[in-house]
Amino acid sequence: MTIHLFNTLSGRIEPLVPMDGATLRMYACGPTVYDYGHIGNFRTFLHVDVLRRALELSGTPVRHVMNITDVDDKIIRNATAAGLHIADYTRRFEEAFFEDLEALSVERPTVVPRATEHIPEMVHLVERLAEEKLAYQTEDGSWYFRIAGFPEYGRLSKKDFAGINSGARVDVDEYDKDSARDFALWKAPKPGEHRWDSAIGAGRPGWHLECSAMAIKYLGDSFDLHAGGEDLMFPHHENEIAQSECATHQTFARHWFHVRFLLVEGRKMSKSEGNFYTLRDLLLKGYKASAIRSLLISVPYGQQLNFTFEGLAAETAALERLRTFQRRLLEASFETGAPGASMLTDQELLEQTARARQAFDAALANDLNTAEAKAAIFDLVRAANIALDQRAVGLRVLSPENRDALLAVLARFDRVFAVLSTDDVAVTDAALDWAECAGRLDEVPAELLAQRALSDIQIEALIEERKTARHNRNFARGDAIRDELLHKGVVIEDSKEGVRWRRR
RNA sequence: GGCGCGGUACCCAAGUGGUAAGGGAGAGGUCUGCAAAACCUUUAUGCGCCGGUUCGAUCCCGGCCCGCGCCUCCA
Repeated sequence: MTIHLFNTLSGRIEPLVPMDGATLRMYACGPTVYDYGHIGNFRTFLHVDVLRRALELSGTPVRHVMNITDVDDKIIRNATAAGLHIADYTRRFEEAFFEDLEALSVERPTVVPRATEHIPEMVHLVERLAEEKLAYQTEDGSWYFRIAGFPEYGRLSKKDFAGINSGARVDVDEYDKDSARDFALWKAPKPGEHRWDSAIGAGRPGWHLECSAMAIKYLGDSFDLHAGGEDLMFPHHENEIAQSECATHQTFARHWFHVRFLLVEGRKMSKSEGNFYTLRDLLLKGYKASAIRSLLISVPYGQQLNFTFEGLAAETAALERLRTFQRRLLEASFETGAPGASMLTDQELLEQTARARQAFDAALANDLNTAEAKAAIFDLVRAANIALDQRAVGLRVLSPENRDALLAVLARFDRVFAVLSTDDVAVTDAALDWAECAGRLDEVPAELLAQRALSDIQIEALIEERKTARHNRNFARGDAIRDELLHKGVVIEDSKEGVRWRRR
């Protein structure tokens, strides 16, 4: 299975295969660690994770590099306001970011370089560009890239800069740039600002420079794929291409992958709109990490996703159905026919299982169509549930082979979607612990706190009491216990195999 | 203004030149002491509007309306 993926650069869907024939080298723009990550950030990182997992599932090893931007204007501003060194300020948000990624079951990138630990590499890149006469220094000591020297500029974002390069003087603060579009490689220090001394003068790196320097260092002058949010296409990625290719004289990244922004309740997410949510905001409202992940990847990366709480509730229910099905498979005993049980394999279901697997793979290979891939799984779930129902009343015989094939497809699904085995309770507990420290427990719904206060032992004691009551045909008491538990977020199911419970 | 994307049932959403996946929700039913879970039936002669191409268009072309994104170091 070869993944085919839309390439922003060519505007076409193209097969994605490692240029070295072995490992796919991929660079993804990481976070600027000045605050907690919001769901928009995570939609992008989640789709990059899906891409990586799909590649790995298809047998292609991935070397995944993701930078941490730990110096920029906002960081300097906020750290100064907090009276902290920028490293102390950024480190806690960096840690929080990785906690969040883990909560969302995102595989950790192979290499996670920090911008501030690669200043020499960046300075060297500026020097190379200066040799090429494409970097120049202005009176204040800043360095800029001369885009007029790179005719390809604008190719990625499909912009035509031919008429803009000469004579445009727009920004009065940057009057000494050759062209208004020229971008900063290195910024001269302002008084009191964190600065690095270097061969090209004191100052700090421009934003775009870190990605070029670190991508080249960890992936080489030329590599397979570069990913990021759609907003980064211009100017960030355009600038990366310009400065990298002018320095190395090689194609920087062959394939460009951009994830579209999400909408929240139909509008762009923003603090001023009041529809801005961090992952932690949602966890504190009681939503499950797995459901958040599932919703954020449910709409293919190239489409806008409209994030709504109604949608999140729907996703939670859908996920519960998958888990219930998986549990049903695991709990059912298939030792039906004893000798020669394999002869009792239901061929029709086995074929349906194989077809679902193929449909799942094909959907992912087709530009990561996660919606279609998931539909293939649900089709199979229904077919298998029917078979299991029929088996329960003796109309059908299923073998361990059937069960194993079904479980294998679910496992395959979960290797990419990673939503079935998440320990949601542990993630929520960790979020609540954090909320306690951050003084945000007041926004947590009562049901969630009640559920947390209820231990497994207490739940099982109540279930035992209910069992006795029911045995004595005291259904009123039994139902009261069930209602009480439900109110505290615990769902009870009676079945022939006994009572089952789970936290909602 | 430039570049780009989208408008599919109550909600979310996939999709194909040949007559509409999937999920959630609602209603009815089977099962159950009652529930839950699961399953069945049901909810778009219809895919923003108007033309055109075609034997045939939701899917191709043109126009229009509406929504959205980027063009400002926001993923």
